[in-house]
Order: sequence, then structure tokens, then C-alpha cells
Amino acid sequence: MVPFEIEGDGPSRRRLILAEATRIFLEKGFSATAMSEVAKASGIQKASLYHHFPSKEALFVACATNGFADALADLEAIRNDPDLGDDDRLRRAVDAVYRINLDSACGQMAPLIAEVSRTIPTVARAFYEGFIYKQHIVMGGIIDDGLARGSFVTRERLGLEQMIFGPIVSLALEREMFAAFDDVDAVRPVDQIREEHATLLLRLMKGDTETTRATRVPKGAP
Amino acid sequence: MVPFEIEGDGPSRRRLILAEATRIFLEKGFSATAMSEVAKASGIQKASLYHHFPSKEALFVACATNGFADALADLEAIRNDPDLGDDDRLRRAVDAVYRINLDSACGQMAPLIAEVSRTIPTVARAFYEGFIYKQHIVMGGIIDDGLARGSFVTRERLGLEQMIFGPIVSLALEREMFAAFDDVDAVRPVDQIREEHATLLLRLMKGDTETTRATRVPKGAP
DNA sequence: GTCTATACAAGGATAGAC
DNA sequence: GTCTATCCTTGTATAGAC
Repeated sequence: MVPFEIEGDGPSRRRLILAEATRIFLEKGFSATAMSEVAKASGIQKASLYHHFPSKEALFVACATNGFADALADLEAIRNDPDLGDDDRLRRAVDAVYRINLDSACGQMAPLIAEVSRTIPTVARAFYEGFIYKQHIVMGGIIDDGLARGSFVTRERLGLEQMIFGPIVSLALEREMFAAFDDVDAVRPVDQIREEHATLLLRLMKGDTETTRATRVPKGAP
Repeated sequence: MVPFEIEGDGPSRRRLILAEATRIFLEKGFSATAMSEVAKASGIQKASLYHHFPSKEALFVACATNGFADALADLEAIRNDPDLGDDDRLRRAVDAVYRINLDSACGQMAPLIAEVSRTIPTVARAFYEGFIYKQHIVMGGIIDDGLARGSFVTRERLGLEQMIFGPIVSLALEREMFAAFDDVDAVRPVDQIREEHATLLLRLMKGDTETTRATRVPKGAP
């Protein structure tokens, strides 16, 4: 019933509630989710929910800050794999970021965080520091290593990071926006986009800067 | 009080309600917005709201589908300006897409559409067809013209479009996510990102493909 | 078109027995 | 830890006078 794992080894009842609540929050949003529905899905009475979580807000925070470590594990393993060349490492890291943001529960949380950002600011902070920022750190390390080894050549570090994460984060948002469409993939075919995205990124990072600069000044050139 | 214009020349009271409702929806989301608050902000009684809009849902649909034409006008003018070179045209179009998605009310609606996508599917469809799809069409036309004139060289059209819109759409989402932060621009400095983004895009489209392919096979090279 | 008053449902949260 | 029962607030929406 729940398509993802809830991490931790606490009491199983609590974990079941977290899983069901996460699923319903993702489907309906924070405000539109009723505690009674979470209770029903978890097979207990509404009042019993309040034994495990003191409030709806606390339940949401628990859902929204759960599973960070699991979701990021793949990416960190790729960063530390000594057998990978820099190009392969980057390509695999991009694939991992797609999985993290499109397939994991945390990734799908992003639009929800936007919804509650002003009423529960702490959850936005936790989401940023524990999930988003860490992805940028790991990816930044991969790029830095490639630069140091001469595999990559690039200025515009900030713009480059945005061109790595932006297309992926926007895909996650658009999936939610078009969730009611008959076939979401017709609007945004993820597999094809992912392939072309990685190809374009590598082309940007393989150091065509000199030739580009040369071809861009035809005016004064002889 | 309301930072953007509501288009149309209907009764001013209706336009005032639309403007205030849009502002509050953007700040609190759909479910968390109360009709009583919209009424108070508009200076009328709650019951009077229902004379202008039959339901909260209808009010939201009106807000979410208002102002498309105004928001897109700049971009369409840039596409049709005969005095622009292709590179300048692209750069200005990118700037326009930043303004459209970050500064206009419609652009800021995106996370909200995600929130209500499943409960009001019609609004997601209207938003896609009237706002998102049209931006892609215009930008696609600009790219096609540049390709036809030989100003641009690129395969991976789909990936390229995602690399144009993705970083911008994700910025809009992240602005909402980090709305409660002290200084959002510290997390994502929009001005710098926009400049680097446009530069990287132009580099991708200026046809370094041959040289890139040449430098990418150093193994067999002497 | 705007108001006052109200119907009616649903939601979050608590009390207290077992 | 879980239950039943209940409190209290808020929300959408309507009725009907002016």
C-alpha cells in the first residue's frame, strides 16, 4: 500500500502511521489531509494518533524529515567510489539525483514544503539543510574533484549547479502539477529528458570554453 | 497592497476581490485560505463574496487562470522583434521567462497548482495549456528560427528546453519553500544565476559539438 | 449588491475508561 | 496504548431582509 520505506527501527505502529501519513500528505497536501483519514488508513482511532504524535504539525514534520539518509545514500556512494572515472561519476550522480527527487518520498515532498513554509518555518529549514543542501554539497564535491583532476573545465559554478538540479526539481514539481493528467509522461518524458540532460551537462563541462570564446568574437577578428 | 495587476475591465469590486484573493492564496495555499479572510481583505462581508463567485473553488480557478496574456506579452514581443539578432533574442527571452515565472502572479501559482491538482484537475489543465505550454511554444519557435538561420547548432531539443525552463521553475518553487528564511537570496542569488544560466545556454547552442567530440577521445589519440 | 444571521459539516484536539 | 465520547473552533455555504 505504501510505495516507500520508512527508516528507523522504532515501534512498528509508529512506522506504519508515518508511512500512511506520508502517502496521504503527498496526495492531498497538508491542509487537506485530515487526521481522521490518517487514523483510518493506519487502522486505529483518531484519538490514538495523538498518543504517537502530539499534533498534526508534529506528524507532518516527522514525515517530511524522514528518510533523508536512505535517499542520499546512493549519491554519496557514487561520490566515494574510487573505481569511477570523472565522466561516469558525473553521469551516475545525475541519475541518482533523478531517483532521489522523483522516486523517493522526500523528493516528492518539495511542493508540500512550499505549502507549509510560512506556517511551519522549521520544517523548511530542516528540509533544506538535511536534504537539498546535502545534495548540492555532494554534487559540488564531484565537480570540484573533476576540476582538480582536469577532467572538467568550467566557470559559472553556480549556474552549472542550477542547470544540474533545476531540470530535475522542476520535473518533480510538474509531476505533481500534472498528476491528474491521463499520461504525465506525454507532457514530460522523463527517461528521454534524463539522457539528454546528462549529455548536455557533460558537453558543458568538457572544456570548450576557448573555442567558444574564439568563435564568439568574429567582429574584430580578421 | 496587491503587488500585481488583475487584467480585464470588469466591475472594479470583482477585480479587487480577485487581486486580494490571489495574494492570500499565494501566501497560504488553497486549503489554508479562508473565505472570511478574503472577504475581510476586500472590505466586504463573507456572504457578499458568494454573489461574485459561486464557490471557493470557482474563486481559485478565476485567480489561477487570470493574467496569462499580460504575463506572456513580453516574451511574445521578443520572439517577433525583427531587429534582434538570434543570440540577443535568446538572451532576452531567457530574461523574460525569469520575469514571467518569478515576478508575475501566474508564475508564482505553480506550487499552488500542484496542491490542488488532484482535487481540481481542470485548473491544472488550464494552467498548462494557457501558461506553461505557451511559453514552451514561443521559446521553441525562437530556437527553431535560430537553427534555420544557422545561428544555433543543437540536437537534444527536449533536454535543451528542460535546461532553459527547469532552472527557472525550480527557482520559483524554491522561493516558496524558503519563503520563511531570513534572506532567500543568500540561498539562491537569482541575479547571478540568471546571468550564468544564459551564458551557459548560449554556449550549449553555439555549436561546439565537433570540437567537443574531438577532445573527448584522448585515449586513442597520439 | 450588500448586509445580518444561521445552517451544517468537519477538523483538531482532549477526557477519561479499560 | 487503544478505545468511546465529546468539546470547541472554523469553514463553506445559504436564507432572506434592505
